[in-house]
Amino acid sequence: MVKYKEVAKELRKRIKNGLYPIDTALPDQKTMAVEFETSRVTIKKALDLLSVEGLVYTIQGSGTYIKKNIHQLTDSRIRIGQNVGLTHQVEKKASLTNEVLSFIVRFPNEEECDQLLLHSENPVYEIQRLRILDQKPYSIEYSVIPVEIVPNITKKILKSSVYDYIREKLGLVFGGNRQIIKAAQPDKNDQKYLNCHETEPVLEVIKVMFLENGTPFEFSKVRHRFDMVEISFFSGRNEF
Amino acid sequence: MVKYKEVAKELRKRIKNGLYPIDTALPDQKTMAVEFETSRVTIKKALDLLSVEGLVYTIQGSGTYIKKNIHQLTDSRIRIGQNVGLTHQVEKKASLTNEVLSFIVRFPNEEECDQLLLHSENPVYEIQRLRILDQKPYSIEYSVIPVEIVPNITKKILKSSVYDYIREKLGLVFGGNRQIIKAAQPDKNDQKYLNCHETEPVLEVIKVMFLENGTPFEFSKVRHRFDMVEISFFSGRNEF
DNA sequence: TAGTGGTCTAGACCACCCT
DNA sequence: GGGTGGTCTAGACCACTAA
Repeated sequence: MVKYKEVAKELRKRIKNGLYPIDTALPDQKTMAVEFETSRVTIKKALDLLSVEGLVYTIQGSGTYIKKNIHQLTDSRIRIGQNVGLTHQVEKKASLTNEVLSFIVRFPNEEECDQLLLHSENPVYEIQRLRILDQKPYSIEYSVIPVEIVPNITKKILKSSVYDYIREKLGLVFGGNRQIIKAAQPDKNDQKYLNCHETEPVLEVIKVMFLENGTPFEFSKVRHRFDMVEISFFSGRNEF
Repeated sequence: MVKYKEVAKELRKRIKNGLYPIDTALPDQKTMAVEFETSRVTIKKALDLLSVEGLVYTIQGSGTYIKKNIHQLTDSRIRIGQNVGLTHQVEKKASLTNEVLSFIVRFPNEEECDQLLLHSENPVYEIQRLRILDQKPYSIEYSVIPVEIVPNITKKILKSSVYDYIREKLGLVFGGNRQIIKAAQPDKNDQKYLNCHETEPVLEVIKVMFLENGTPFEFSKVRHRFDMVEISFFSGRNEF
């Protein structure tokens, strides 16, 4: 693990544990450089990471500050943060559960081979899950994952978090993703599982996830009820 | 202008002009450092910028390469790139025009004061525009801009590009933005201007744009026809 | 194994904030 | 003017790719 990521990790932990009072500046870069026995440039790189993740912002000549909770403003929708490095950060609301609708192994089709850089003989998992919040289904997910890269998936894993399994049990490191977002009319499954009326649209997100080394490990399509999910993100540096 | 941004600007120009053959590596960082009379770290920072913008990707131990056209894949929808630093990059399609539905000056309401960091006495422009592609309206935009920051807007400017005006005529530099994306049912205006049937949803994007120094200069809501616009973006470094 | 990108350092200078 | 972040340099070492 490189140094600036380790520093970022430690700072992330401290912020989460509330070790730094909100609305006050973090220690200045020079001080932190001494504490972490590194150079100021490395501290800066770590802070840049946290800034992209939306945890902190810096004001030149003043200091680095912890962001007040960006998420949860007024709306009761679930808000999915985007520029959030590795953690897929659905807000911890009351009772989030997954129902597994279907879980099979098969060979990939042409598009899947394309997106996941596979041969047609490499088997993949095909997973359909329903996301449920307080008894109310809000998203349906179709996910395709190569068996070779993410082996030994079980129903139990599907009921909690595949991403946690990949990171924590397999020790793989996420690298990034590519996404396409659109609005769509409800199809049969949306009507059946998400209780969408004909006039109630879905927010569709198609995503390819990559490991740190660039290997794609998941090709997924998620359809969200329009009134329960929205996506927020920011690009740029500061206190936006 | 700082050095790494200048280098990035020059490289951007060269890439656009096709000075570097596609599918071949760019000159290596050390060579470029000599050419631009700077250090390798600075070159790296410039390349990082271009990477975030989706223009190039790098492979450690191999080189830096120009990306093939990410946009325009199969779909006939307009695809709006997101991680595209400063240029709002709608694809240059046949005939894109703007129709100005309404253009007035007024005082801001509470939410607008909040988002744009204004006093309620600072006047704002309120702009409604219709985006049209080949005679077909595809998006309706509601935009609020402080008069103080972006003075002298005219109908002529609205017919082309406000962003171009801000950048080129006023010489302001964009810094970033914050966005929220959701799917929504069509409202009266969507039905009227975008010809949305009751069952044809819209993709709604609420956005706050910032200048480089962190000043917000636009608060906007755009509603896109579901079958004509989608949003794509990538996070992470490489050749995704 | 040579070439290339990724990270890191120590020190420097500048721009900006705040008092 | 003192404190703080932003940028830059020159040189070093490591990790990865490609031959």
